[in-house]
Amino acid sequence: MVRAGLTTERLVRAGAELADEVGFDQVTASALARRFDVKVASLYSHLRNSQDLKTRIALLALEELADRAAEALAGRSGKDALGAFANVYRDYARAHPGRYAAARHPLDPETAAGSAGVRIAQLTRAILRGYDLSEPDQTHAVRLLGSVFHGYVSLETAGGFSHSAPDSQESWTRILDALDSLLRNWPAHP
Amino acid sequence: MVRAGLTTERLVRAGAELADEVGFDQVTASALARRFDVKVASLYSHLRNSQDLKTRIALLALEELADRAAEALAGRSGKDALGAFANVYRDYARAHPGRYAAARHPLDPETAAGSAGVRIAQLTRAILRGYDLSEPDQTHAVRLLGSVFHGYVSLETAGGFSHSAPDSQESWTRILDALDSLLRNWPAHP
DNA sequence: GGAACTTCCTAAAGACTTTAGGCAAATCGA
DNA sequence: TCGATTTGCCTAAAGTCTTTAGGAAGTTCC
Repeated sequence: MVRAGLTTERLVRAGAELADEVGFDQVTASALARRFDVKVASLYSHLRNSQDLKTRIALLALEELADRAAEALAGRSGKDALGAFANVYRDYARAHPGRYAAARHPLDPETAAGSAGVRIAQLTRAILRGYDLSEPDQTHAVRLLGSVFHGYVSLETAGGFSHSAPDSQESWTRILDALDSLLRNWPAHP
Repeated sequence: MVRAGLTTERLVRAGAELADEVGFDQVTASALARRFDVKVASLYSHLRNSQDLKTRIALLALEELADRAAEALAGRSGKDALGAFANVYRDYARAHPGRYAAARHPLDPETAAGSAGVRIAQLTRAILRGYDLSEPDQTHAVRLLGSVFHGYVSLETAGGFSHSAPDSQESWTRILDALDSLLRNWPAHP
C-alpha cells in the first residue's frame, strides 16, 4: 500500500485550487479525496471535518490577500496606494474566485481575530495615512473602503456589471478617482 | 390521508422564513418537508429541484426589497432619498438575514433580467436625479452606491464591525454623509 | 357515479459526512 | 537491526440530503 502523502497543508492547498475551479461551496471532502485518489475517510486524520476544511481555505486566502496587499503598498502613498490596494483585491478575486469567496466566508470571532484579516485592516488604515483624517473619521473611512472594495468585487464577480455600458474597468477607475477625491475632502461633521 | 395544501407559493414563503431562522444555505428540501410534516418527495410536484427553491426565495427577497425601496423613496429626493434607500437595505438585511443572503444569490442572466433586481437598479438611478450627474458618471455612481450598500451590509452582517469603536450606526451615518458630499462634488474626469 | 386530474405517498438509488476499528508502513529506541 | 510504537490510509457502516419512478387516495367536474 503506497501512501499518498496527505498533510493538512496539502489538502488545504488543493482545496483552494478546487475552489477556484468549481466554486467554494462545491468544495467537499469527497471531491478532495477523489483528487488525491484516496478514500474520503482518510481525510479525517488531517481535517476535523468539512467545516474545518473550509475555514482553513478561508485563512489561506486571507493570508495570500494580505501578502499581496502588503507587497503592493510598499513604497506607495496617497492615491497611488489606494489604487494599488484596490487592484490587489479586484485582481485576486478575478484570478481566484473560489479563494476570494473563501476569504468572505464567515469566521467565528476568535478565528477572525487570529487571521490575516487583521493585517488587511491595518493595511487599509495605512492607506489613509496619505490623507488627512483623524479619528473617528479614519475608522469610518476604513469601513467605507472595505465596503466599496468588497461590494464592487462581489457584484462584479456575480456578473452584475457585465453586458452593460460603460464597461466595468472604466467604472472601477472612476470610482477610485471619486474615492480619492472624497478622502481628500472628507466632510466635516455637521 | 389529509392533504397538507402545499403550493409553490407557500413553500417559497416558508423557505424564506426558514432562511431567516437557520441561514440561507441551510435551507434544504428536507427541512422544508419536515416543516410541513410531509415527505420530501412531495415537494417535487411543486418545485423543480432544490436549486429552483433557492432561486425562488431569491426572487421573493428581491421583490420585497424593491417594494420597500420604492415605498421609502416616494416623495423624497437628494440626501433624504439616499438615506432612506440605504436604510431600507440595511434594515432589511438585519431583520431578514436569510432573505438578504438569498437576494445576493447568483441568478443566471435571464432570470436576473426578469427579477426585481432591475427595479432596484432603476430606483438607485432615481436617487441620482437629485444630484447633478450625467452619463457615464451616473452609471459609475449607481455602481458605487450598489457596492457600498451591499458591501457595508454584508460586512456588518458577517460581524465585521461589531465589538469595535465607533459603533456601526455612527459609521453608517457618516458614510452616508460622505456619499452625499461625494455625489454633490463628483470629480470631473481628469 | 365515474373519469380525469392532482396531491401526496412509498420505494429506491446515488452523493456527501462522519465515526469506529483494523492492517500496514514509517519511525524510533535499544 | 529488530521490535515496538506511532502514523497513514483502509473497510464498513450509519445518517443526511437529492431526485426519480410509480401508485393510491383525494378533488373536480360532467
